[in-house]
Amino acid sequence: MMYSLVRAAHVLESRLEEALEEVGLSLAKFGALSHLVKEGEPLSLSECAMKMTCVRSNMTQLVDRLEADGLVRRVEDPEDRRAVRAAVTPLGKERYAAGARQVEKVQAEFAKTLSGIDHGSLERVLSAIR
Amino acid sequence: MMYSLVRAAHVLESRLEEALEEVGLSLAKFGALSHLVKEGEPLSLSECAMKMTCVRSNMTQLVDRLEADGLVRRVEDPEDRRAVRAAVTPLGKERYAAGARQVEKVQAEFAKTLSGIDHGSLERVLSAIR
DNA sequence: ACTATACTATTCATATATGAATAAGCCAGC
DNA sequence: GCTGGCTTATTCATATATGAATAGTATAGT
Repeated sequence: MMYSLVRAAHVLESRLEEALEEVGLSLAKFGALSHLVKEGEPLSLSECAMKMTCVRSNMTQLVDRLEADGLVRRVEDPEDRRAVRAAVTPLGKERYAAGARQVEKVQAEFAKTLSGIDHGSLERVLSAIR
Repeated sequence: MMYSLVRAAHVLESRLEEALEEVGLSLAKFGALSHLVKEGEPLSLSECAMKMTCVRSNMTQLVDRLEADGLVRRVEDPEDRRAVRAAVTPLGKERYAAGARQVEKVQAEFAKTLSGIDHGSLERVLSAIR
């Protein structure tokens, strides 16, 4: 059962990756953009890493790739000269919106699979795993 | 809900990785050993890759690392000179057994989380995701 | 028997992730 | 104001994963 859950999650991730690839994004890139867009202002890489629950060195690399794609810009923080903030570019915002539409499709598909299931108890079980 | 499921699976994977690390294994290495041990005889890398649902180049690297750990040996296939088979060493069998005990602990822990849940319907949902 | 095709594993480039080590900047307490 | 101890991002080594390109081997169809 534990393996079923892990396997199912991998399948969902693959579907998300596949859907996002159509608009030139990966799940990791979409995740980062999504936090940045929702925040509405540049976030330091540490803050990004915390929101994505990953280590900072991972965020350094991810922002490198996002910057190479022109979706994000590194801006210096005048308040703290150690910090580097990631700012979404206009292209990044567009790309995020396109990604969000793709994710919604996968989510709608997933919702069908869940038909006839007690959402409350499933949610309780899943959120108990931490 | 989709994100909850993916998140929960990541948590479970982390727990498995952590438990396996105590005996010097990763989840990937344990997975490969487990297929090899269950099969009872050397498997070609292609067969391994199929069982683990990954690409062959990944298996090449994983077997490199397993071989470096002394858990697996590459043996040539007399029937097909293209093929390379992975054979578990005695150390590999021991390590697998130790890993299996660690995994059982995590599984027992997980079973508690599932108490009061309709296992049948959960299993149906999860297996519908493919 | 030969050839075209398909399959074997490997190598390479790349993406994602971690954790250790490093350099630069901040700040509390003296 | 200095120093020692944090935090910041980055770099490096490594593990895991994919997919393209390659070399060697097998095999079916002629």
